[in-house]
Amino acid sequence: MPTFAPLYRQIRALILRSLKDREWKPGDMIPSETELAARFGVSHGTARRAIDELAAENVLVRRQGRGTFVASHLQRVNQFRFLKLRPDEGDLESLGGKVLECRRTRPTATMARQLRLRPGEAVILTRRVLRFGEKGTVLDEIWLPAERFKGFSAEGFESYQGLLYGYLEAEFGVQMLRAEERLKAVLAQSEQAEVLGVEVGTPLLQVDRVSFTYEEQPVEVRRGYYDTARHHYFNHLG
Amino acid sequence: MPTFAPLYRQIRALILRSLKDREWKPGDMIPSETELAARFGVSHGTARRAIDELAAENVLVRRQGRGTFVASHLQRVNQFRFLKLRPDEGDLESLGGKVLECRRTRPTATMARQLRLRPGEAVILTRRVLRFGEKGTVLDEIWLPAERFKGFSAEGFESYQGLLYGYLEAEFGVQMLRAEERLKAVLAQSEQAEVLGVEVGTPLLQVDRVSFTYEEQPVEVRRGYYDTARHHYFNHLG
DNA sequence: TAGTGGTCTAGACCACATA
DNA sequence: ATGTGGTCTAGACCACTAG
Repeated sequence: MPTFAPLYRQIRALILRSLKDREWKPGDMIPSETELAARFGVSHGTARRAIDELAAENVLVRRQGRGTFVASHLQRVNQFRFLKLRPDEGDLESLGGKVLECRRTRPTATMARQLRLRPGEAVILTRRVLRFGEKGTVLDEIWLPAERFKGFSAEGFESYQGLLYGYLEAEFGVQMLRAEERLKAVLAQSEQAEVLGVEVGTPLLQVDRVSFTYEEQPVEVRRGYYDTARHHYFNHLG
Repeated sequence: MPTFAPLYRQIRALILRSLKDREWKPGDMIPSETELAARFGVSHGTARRAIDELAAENVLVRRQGRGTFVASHLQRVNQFRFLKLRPDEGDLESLGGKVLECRRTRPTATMARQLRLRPGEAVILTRRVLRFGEKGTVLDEIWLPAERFKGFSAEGFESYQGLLYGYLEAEFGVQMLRAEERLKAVLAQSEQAEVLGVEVGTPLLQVDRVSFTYEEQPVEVRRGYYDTARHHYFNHLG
């Protein structure tokens, strides 16, 4: 058998394919290592190594004695995986979200490129504010490709407690896997100031995110404005 | 508390010990997998797994056909591992650093706690500006425990082209392994504005870093002010 | 008790770099 | 040609979870 990649990478690709094709859905248990090894005609160790990589990337979750599961954004542990904002002091307060606006619109050129939209394809713009404890601390502007998310609504979004990726996963079968963020410091304009309850000219953290699903397909562009008076963006450098 | 750790974790700890004790120094080749397996009385696979983990953490670097090496901050590839600032457009410009100030002083209470200083222990404060291309883009204030870095000087620092971790590694035998950063948006005060060549009140990204060497020992506290007019802080969310 | 993931071994062979 | 890391196998046994 001619091979261009190590066996365990080919197996990894086959598993990813089954995940993308939704043979196994978020929350599901996938076949045991022994079964997968038999299915793909490789040794236990090779199947295991493929799973190892996917577990390291948070695509799969292993639970000793129980099985290996497809990661889900609806699981508690994953709900804050992509929110790097933390209070300066104390634990994470309860989080509340409110949708301000949700409408169809035309993308900017940059956005169309980032989302790899076809010419003329529309986007859904959603604006929402997140409260950390008392005050609004984050204002998000979220753009999604309209065709892939037909039926997206403020009501649906809010029914998932503002967990966008949970909503996308459960209702549209789209799993967000990774994201890139670009941060700048900016001054609050009247729009942001009003919503966040701060003065115009307050320094805000502007967070531009592009997120991706299987096969490096972009699914979301987001701009967040974070009030960092009592919170900070935490990052770990390895 | 698990009393028993897997063998490969114990081997990993033994290798880390040898690294901390400088049996193998940055840039050195460590013994081959076969030799290590023999030395520790385990199989090839187990020694390999220990090395795998350390390579994943960027403590060791594997090079097929050549050997396994101790990572060094003086290697090209590692020089920007901890600088997340990038130009909005174009490639990384040439980087120039200039030390503005370097003196002994007393730590604040917070800093003393973060660096785990003994009561009365002094710190070295270094202020330096980094130019990305033309303009100063980063102002760093760096605090180091004075006792561990006796002989630290602006001249020494600059002779390493402003590569702090290269200087610390080569002259003081201290290897920085990981860091934590906390980001906020702030307004430029006159101090920062002057050095960075911006107006007072310009929004700046304030980056607070604590960095660690072996055994989670903190070695540096740093506050950076980043001008994000033409640059951004890039982060990858897995 | 049965089934799952987790560890460890011993050995074969491949891919790559250097002399 | 030699020595290094990289892959793959087959099988044994351990640790954990659930019925």
